[in-house]
Amino acid sequence: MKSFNRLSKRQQHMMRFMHAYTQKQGFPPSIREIGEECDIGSTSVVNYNLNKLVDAGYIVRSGKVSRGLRIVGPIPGVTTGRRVIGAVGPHRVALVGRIAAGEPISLPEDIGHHIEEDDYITVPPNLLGSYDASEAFALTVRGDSMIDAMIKDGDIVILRRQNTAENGEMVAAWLPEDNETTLKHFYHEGDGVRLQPANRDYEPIYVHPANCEIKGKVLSVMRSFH
Amino acid sequence: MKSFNRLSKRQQHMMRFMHAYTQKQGFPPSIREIGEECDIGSTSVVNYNLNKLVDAGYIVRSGKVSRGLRIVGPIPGVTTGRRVIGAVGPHRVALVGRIAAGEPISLPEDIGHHIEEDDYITVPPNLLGSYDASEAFALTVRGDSMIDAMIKDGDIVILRRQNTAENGEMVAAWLPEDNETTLKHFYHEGDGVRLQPANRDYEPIYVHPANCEIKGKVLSVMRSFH
DNA sequence: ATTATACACGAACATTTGTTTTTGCGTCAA
DNA sequence: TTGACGCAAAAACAAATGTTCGTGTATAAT
Repeated sequence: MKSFNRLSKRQQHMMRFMHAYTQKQGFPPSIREIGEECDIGSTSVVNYNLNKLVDAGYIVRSGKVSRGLRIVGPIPGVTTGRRVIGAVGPHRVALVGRIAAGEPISLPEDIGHHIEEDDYITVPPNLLGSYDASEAFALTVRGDSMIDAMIKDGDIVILRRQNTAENGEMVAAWLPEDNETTLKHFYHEGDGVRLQPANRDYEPIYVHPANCEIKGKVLSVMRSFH
Repeated sequence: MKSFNRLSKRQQHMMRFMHAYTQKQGFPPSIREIGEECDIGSTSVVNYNLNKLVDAGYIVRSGKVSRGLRIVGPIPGVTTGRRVIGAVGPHRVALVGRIAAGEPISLPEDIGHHIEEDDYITVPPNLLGSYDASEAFALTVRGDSMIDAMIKDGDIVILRRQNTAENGEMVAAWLPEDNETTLKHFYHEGDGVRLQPANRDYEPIYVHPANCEIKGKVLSVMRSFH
């Protein structure tokens, strides 16, 4: 058996092209199309390297049928790398950190600062509602206090920056006195504010408006099952 | 302009076959393969109906290249939705219709009336996991049977196309006998299959594997408040 | 009846496309 | 040196595959 993962520069080029072509066209390229793109003069050389990729487990071929190949392995420079190509575009919001949905935890930086390039996340337009991506930011949820609101640990919530909230809205609230940020339902309660978890195991938090700074309201949530 | 929502039985058969074949093989079928499957004796007849489907906006063809076709419209009996031509790009998956998470509902076979949002939706890479956007599709959830799995009515689930499933995975299953598609947890149960809702108010569905076609497994979910 | 249209068949045709064969160039080890 | 082996090129071959053309059959509209 050979060493895996050792693709020649040419084979990597082929992998990338086959992936891009299939994405764009809806069907895989022919041997000659691969050869033309990768500057390979002969179809047999393409065929040779294609079989190499099969041996390495990167693709599967269906013999004798035209365009009979399918990508089953990682695409060098696209899937393997952490950096995703083509990630520049609209509907990108900052993934600024984590927020407690259980016991409040402190957020190191204020929301909206120290955002790295990799901390942006692409968001479907429908998750932004009528708001612009520039108004929005994202947080990873920690804790289970919003479990009854169908938000659980690990979820990513999309919020719109705003300093006020209506009764019943789900908001990210910063408690300056404790330097803590938390995710709760917002309610006016007399002169004060009630931050209501959506979990019977947790008690609501009562604070003075001066000690409760709304950072944004929740627009949407997304979750990945691993 | 013609009416595009009326496909002949033969054309529906072709649509279903092209979809299933592409799913299974990774590339579209040839004209002769379509003809053989759909009991069409002549390639020209297949070609004729293929062009009909192009006119109707169900597929796109790349002239002169083998297997040069791509499905861009709804698949009768499988999906619903509005048709879109050439709307492809990175991290975009087809939003193909709705799926029942409660009592199974049958998907209407005539299409073209649903004025939904875009038929394609941008999906953050993290919601696709290790899979490619070309393998994925999206469905809007109807019903509350998966409420205990934190999926509720109106949610959009991202799925990866596959015909098999592991025990416990959440899958979209098509029940050909009833022409119904449903979202359930999948379990092998002796010789049969158990489709388990995540809601105490709903009973599991027991079916024979022959009457249960897995369409894909759920990768992720997203929800918008409002 | 006539025309138009949708749909279908079969056969030939022209390309596309995967496969095979032959040849050659390097590198590396015995 | 010699020989094995990975890699590459060109040409020829065989099969797969899309396209076209002539024809036929219903059905509905005029």
